[in-house]
Parts: sequence; structure tokens; C-alpha cells
Amino acid sequence: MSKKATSPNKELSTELKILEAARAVFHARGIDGATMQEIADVAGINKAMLHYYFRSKDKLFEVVFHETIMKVIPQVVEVFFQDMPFDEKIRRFVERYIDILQANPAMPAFVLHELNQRPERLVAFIGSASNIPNISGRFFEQVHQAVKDGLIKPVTPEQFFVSVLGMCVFPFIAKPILTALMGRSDEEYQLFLQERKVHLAEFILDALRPLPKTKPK
Amino acid sequence: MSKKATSPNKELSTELKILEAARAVFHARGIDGATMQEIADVAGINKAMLHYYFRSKDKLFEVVFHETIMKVIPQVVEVFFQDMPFDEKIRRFVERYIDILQANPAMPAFVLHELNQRPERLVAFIGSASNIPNISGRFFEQVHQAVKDGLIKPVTPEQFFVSVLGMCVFPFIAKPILTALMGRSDEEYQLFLQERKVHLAEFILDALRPLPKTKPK
DNA sequence: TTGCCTATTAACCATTTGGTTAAACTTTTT
DNA sequence: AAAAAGTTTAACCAAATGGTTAATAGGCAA
Repeated sequence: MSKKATSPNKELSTELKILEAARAVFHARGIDGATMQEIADVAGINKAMLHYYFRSKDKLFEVVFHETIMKVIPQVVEVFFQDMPFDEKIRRFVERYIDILQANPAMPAFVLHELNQRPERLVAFIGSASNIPNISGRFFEQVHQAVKDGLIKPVTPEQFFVSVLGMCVFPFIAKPILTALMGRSDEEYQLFLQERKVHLAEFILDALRPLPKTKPK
Repeated sequence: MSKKATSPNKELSTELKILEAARAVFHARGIDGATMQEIADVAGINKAMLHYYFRSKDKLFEVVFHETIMKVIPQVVEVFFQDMPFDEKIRRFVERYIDILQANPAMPAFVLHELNQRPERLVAFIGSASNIPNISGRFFEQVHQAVKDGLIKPVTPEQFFVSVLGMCVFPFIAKPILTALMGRSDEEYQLFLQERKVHLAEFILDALRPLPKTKPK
């Protein structure tokens, strides 16, 4: 947070150790389930250091929460600012999103839970990084345009948006149930997610396919 | 839990008051965020009563958790044991599921969170109500059959299953984000969910529509 | 009424938890 | 080298929390 690094590598190391430990523990247990002691233990340092670098549990959480979201959002959004055919965009988006989530499997459950607990965090967050409202607008626009161009059949952009996100995210928040219901091991579930990238893109594009009238592409 | 009711209505009333309060508080805050004191306050009784009727916080939680799931599952499953055309089944299922969730909006986030925290609960749960594994099997079967009958295009039943659940559930776990992104008030969001029932069913059926003999893609 | 059982409460207890402090240790500055 | 500034630790503290207990109130049977 604030320091006049004497030997930058070592000091930064401590702060980073804390952040990494805090991320792991907060993601796994949530802010309520996490304790400062456990974070300190995972970081391998004294508990007082947490308060030395970050004033309080809430402050530390805030930093982790912010970092977590900011690490993901730009990657996901990026696809929608690139110039490519609509169907390619869908394919890339799904693949990218699932890739990111596979690399951070605990993230969606963490973010969604904490946001449900205190939705105020969202407004506080949007205030600091004001590019979030635009991304959905961008998405809506492009769907709307694709409909206009006859590339896809008419759909309500908002409904479609929620559907796409839901289909991508759900396997990660519901993993315990789904592995049980499908009788799959962890490794098999990874495979399932791998296959899902292509399956989902095709599923979505099929759902959007314009009715047998004009047939562009 | 256990009592020899003298005046049955009053005693039952107390136990029910506890259960209702516990449900509300657990659903809202999760087991970690909830405190016995708050539950007692909401129920309007002394904290010791919680331990008198249910031995511990964990036991009380277990009861609430079990009740919560058992209240929903049968309703949802029912559709898939009725005899009707596949597309009608999809429509009914989506409508029914979203209806139930609208009546218990906090439920999915609650269940998913607690299941992510301690997946052991699932096995403990399945042990007591052993009809759960069958429902997904039933679903898979029926999708498989529909494919065979040429009613729908070939899809992996598991992938399809996850997609349908995800699209139904996601709007409820991600409500704070979605209302923000879509700039909707609570009432407007209710409307969105209302419309979603029909939109989603059509979306799904479109995605499943078997291709005509014309060259695919 | 009297005794018995259940229900209910206030007070209490041990542990955990977030947070503080003062002293010790290390690094930088002069 | 000595002072100053920054870093780390052990010990400590107050509040909150899950849980217990002993005493009280209240219905019911004899």
C-alpha cells in the first residue's frame, strides 16, 4: 500500500505475499469465512503485518476484490472491441471467457457471492473504474446491429446477454452439484469444460440462426 | 425438533418461528455471515431457545439447508416425469423453474455458495434423499431420445443440461450486476424475468431445431 | 393444592477474532 | 558510526460469538 521501499524487492515481496495469500483465502472462504490469522499463516508472516500494510480486514478485502475483477474484465471485454464477423466474435468470446474462468475457477463464485452480500460494492467499484457500464451497451449494440443486418434472428439483446453469461459462468459456480449429477471426476470435468467451448459457441449460433429466408454467410 | 407439546399450537409456533427466522437469515447472510443472536432477534425469542430446539448452529443450518432444497427439487423435477411432447416439456420446465426461483430469489445463491464452501454437504444430502441422481439421468435420457427421434438436432445431453440450468439460474445469482449493467430497477427486473420465461424457451428450442436437409452452416 | 414436566429467560463462560502497542530488528541516511 | 526511518514480532485487548446453566414461569395430572 504505502511504503518508501528501502530494498524494493524484499518489501514488495512481503506485500505481495500478503496479497496472494489474501486472494487465495478470500476466494476460498469469502470475507466472512476468512480470518486474518489464516491469511497471515498462508502468507507465512505475522498477523500484525496485515494491518501494517493494509489497515483493516475490510480494506484488504477491498483491494483483493478490486484486483480480482480488474484482472478479468479487460480480457473479457477486449473481444468486443475487435473487428470481426459476429459469429467469430461469439466463438472467440466464449472460448476466451471459459479459458479465463478455468484459470480462476473460484473467482465467479467469490465475486457473485460478495456482490450479493453487499451490492454497494458494485457502485463503489463502478465509480473507480467507469468503463464497465459501456461494455454491456457495446454488446447490446452489436447484437442489435447483427439483427438489423439479418445475420441473426431477432432477439432481445439483454436476454441474449444474460443467457450467454449464464451458460459460460454457471459450470463454475455449480461445479460440485454438476460433477455429482454427471458422475464425473475433476479431470473429467475439466474435459467437459474444454469441450464446452466449442459446443457452446455452436449452440448459441444455432439459436441465433435466422429463419430459412435469406441466407447470408 | 423433539418435544411433547402441551399446547401444540404455541410450542409448534416457537419452533416454526425459529425455522422461519433461521431460513431468512441463513439465506441472506450464509452460515458464516449469520449469527445465532440475529436469528433469535428476527424470531423475537431468546437465543437459548435456538439451542433448546436445535442443538447447535450447524444442526440448525443443516435443517434449514435440507428443507430449502427439498422444497424446490420435487417441483422442478416433476415436469420431467410428465408425459408430453419434448418442446412442451422445455417450455414448462423453464416457466416452472423461473417461477419457483422468483418465489425464492435468494435460494440459488444460498445453496450454491454453501455447496461450494463444503461440498461434503452434497453427499450427506444425497444419502438422505436418494432420488437426486436419477433426475439428471432422466433428463439425459429424454434428450437422447428426442435426438434419436429426430425431434431435435444432436446435442450432448450434459452440455445441454448445464446450459438450460445456467440460463435459468444465472439471472438470480447475478442480479446485482445485471440490474446495474442493464440499468433496470427492481420492478423492471421482475418484468425482465417474466419475459424471460417465454424468450428462453424459444431460444432453447431454436438452438435445438433440427437442420433441414439443406447444407448445414 | 401439589408435584412434575416443558418452555423460557438472564446471566454467564470460553474461545475466537479484528485490531493495537511497544519493543526489537533491519535498512537507509547523514 | 550514529541517528533516523522502516519493518517485524510477541503480547495484549475489547468485542463478539457459539454455547451452557441455573433459576423461573406455566401448564397438566393426581
